[in-house]
Amino acid sequence: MQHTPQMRLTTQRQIILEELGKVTSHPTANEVYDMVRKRLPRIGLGTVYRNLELMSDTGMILKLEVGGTQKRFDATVAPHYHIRCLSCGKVDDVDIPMISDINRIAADKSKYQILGHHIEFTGLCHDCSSVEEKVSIN
Amino acid sequence: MQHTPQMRLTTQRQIILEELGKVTSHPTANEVYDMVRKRLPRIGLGTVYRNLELMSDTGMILKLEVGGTQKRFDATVAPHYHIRCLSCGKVDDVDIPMISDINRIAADKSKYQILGHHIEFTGLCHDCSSVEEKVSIN
DNA sequence: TTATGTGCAAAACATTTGCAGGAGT
DNA sequence: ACTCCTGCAAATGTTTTGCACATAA
Repeated sequence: MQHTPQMRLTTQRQIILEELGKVTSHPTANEVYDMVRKRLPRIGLGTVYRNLELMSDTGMILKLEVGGTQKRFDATVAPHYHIRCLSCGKVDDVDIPMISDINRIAADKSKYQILGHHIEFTGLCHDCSSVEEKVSIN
Repeated sequence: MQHTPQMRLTTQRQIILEELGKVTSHPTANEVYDMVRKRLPRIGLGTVYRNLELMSDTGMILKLEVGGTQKRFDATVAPHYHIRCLSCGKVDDVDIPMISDINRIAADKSKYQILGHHIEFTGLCHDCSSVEEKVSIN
């Protein structure tokens, strides 16, 4: 018989969680590493990766598999949608209601057992829209 | 004055396009490489990456930035949604209608200039559902 | 005390790029 | 001819992992 192992609340984990909770920017693992390192200078990048993975597995945080080259992390675990800037890669929340029916509709059309969905909008953020205007004037 | 450069239809590009058109499996760059290599054994992986990128830039093919570790490619350029198996990573099409209103709804709630959206469902494919059942019996 | 976690460094992957030679138009 | 393109190999960027030591419970 095997008992469920305890996940220890180490200093590293507390601080990762705190720092992630402070921002709304959906940081990458490396950005979390930079944030945490200001308070724990000797933490390793591997530790950050291991713990972000672990915490997203247990549902304490959200791992965002959005487009782009890096995964991103979010302390807000309530389901919501995202938008990514095609120019600078920034990711923001989109505050529209969840489409609750869509999983059932998709289930009727698919052989998969559907467990969830995510919507990713793409576009240009305010800053990048302005820059594009300026560039296109030239 | 700068004229639009011509994109040459090289043998490599033809064959990449043909092979991608033969499948509905949304292959990764490496899988396309394996498919193409059977007909062009000396093609380089870099060429495959370069050309998939180029062809998706010009809209000849679709680059899917779905979850998981690799990008995937699709010869079907008409917009459609996808589902990814959380167990084996396979990606399939989901044949439900596009939600045409959603970009406008999101635009009202966001400071971004919205250009598009994609929905990714997650779940278990038929094969992996079966396996999970068998495993959970033990 | 002991299972779990950490720091460090190396390895593993995925993708991009520089360059010299090759090929399409 | 003259670009544009390719193969090759090296570089880059991201994430994972092995291991000896450290630490929370």
